Amino acid sequence: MGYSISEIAKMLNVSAYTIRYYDKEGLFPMVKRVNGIRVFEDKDFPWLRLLNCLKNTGMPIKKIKEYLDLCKEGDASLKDRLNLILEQEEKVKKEIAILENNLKEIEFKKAYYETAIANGGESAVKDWPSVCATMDNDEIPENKKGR
Amino acid sequence: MGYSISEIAKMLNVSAYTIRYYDKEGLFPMVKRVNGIRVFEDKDFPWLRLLNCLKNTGMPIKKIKEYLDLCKEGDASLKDRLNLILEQEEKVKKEIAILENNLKEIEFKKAYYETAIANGGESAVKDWPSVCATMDNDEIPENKKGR
DNA sequence: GCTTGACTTAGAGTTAACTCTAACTTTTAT
DNA sequence: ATAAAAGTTAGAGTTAACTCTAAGTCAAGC
Repeated sequence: MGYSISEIAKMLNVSAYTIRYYDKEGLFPMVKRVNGIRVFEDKDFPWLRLLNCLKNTGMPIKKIKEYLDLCKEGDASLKDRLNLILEQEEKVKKEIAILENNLKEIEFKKAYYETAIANGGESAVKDWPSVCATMDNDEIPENKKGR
Repeated sequence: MGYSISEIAKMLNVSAYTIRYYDKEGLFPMVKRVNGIRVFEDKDFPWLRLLNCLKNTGMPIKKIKEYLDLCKEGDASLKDRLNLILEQEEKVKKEIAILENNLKEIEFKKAYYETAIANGGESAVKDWPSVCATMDNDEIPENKKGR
């Protein structure tokens, strides 16, 4: 019913070094010790999954620690915890939007190269626009064609 | 018709230090100098946009440099350039899938906290599952309920 | 009983991507 | 003409997140 550090490392797809580092940073306050050795248990899995989720979505380790500290305060911190989750939700939605927008430009470039290769060289696509027309334009103006 | 380093920095939403760092790393081989001072031009915008795109999607600076070096080889490197773009496309698609999956768990947690707050405390949601049921499970088993 | 392998610690080293400092030059506005 | 603002360089410093080393402990198998 117990899991060693290396088993948990495999589950989270990180090294055992990384698990120890996370522990040093206070991310595993609930983990049991037997003869000084960390023993993870089934009851720790929900936290491991949420940790993985926050990590995957780019939350810094210090902020994950802050969230854990809030959890220890019980019902008094429910609003703070909700706010932290709402912030992360916004952040992830924005990041997805950015990636989807940039994916368009990458796919445009892919079509450009495929066409160039199919037609014997880049001169075959010299009239293509320099960037994907449907991409959001950020702040960088598109190069005016024909000058 | 020319743009200073600080104008370009604003466009890319980074500091002038960062632009100089990128230049040091060889990311602006096309930029003109006037009296030793960098002068960016309209013709450089397509590259600035693609650079921004590769950066936004997490390509390391060294790899962006490799891509630039390939560009200099002309038609001989078209297939290599396509491969690099295809790799990046795959990477971005995977990253979006990961974020969307983790967003589900974050939204589950949001509903959990909203319900807890609306019902006067976490004891009101003690029967909720520990994780979002529709989330892909990664490698971490869900905690068995009821023990 | 002893080797092997997994664990422990404190703390040093690495890497990527900035971020800044110091000393200096150039450009711009009064 | 001169002061302020913005540019230049080389190179040092910072930060986050690992990543590893050294020296040691502990449990299991032969």
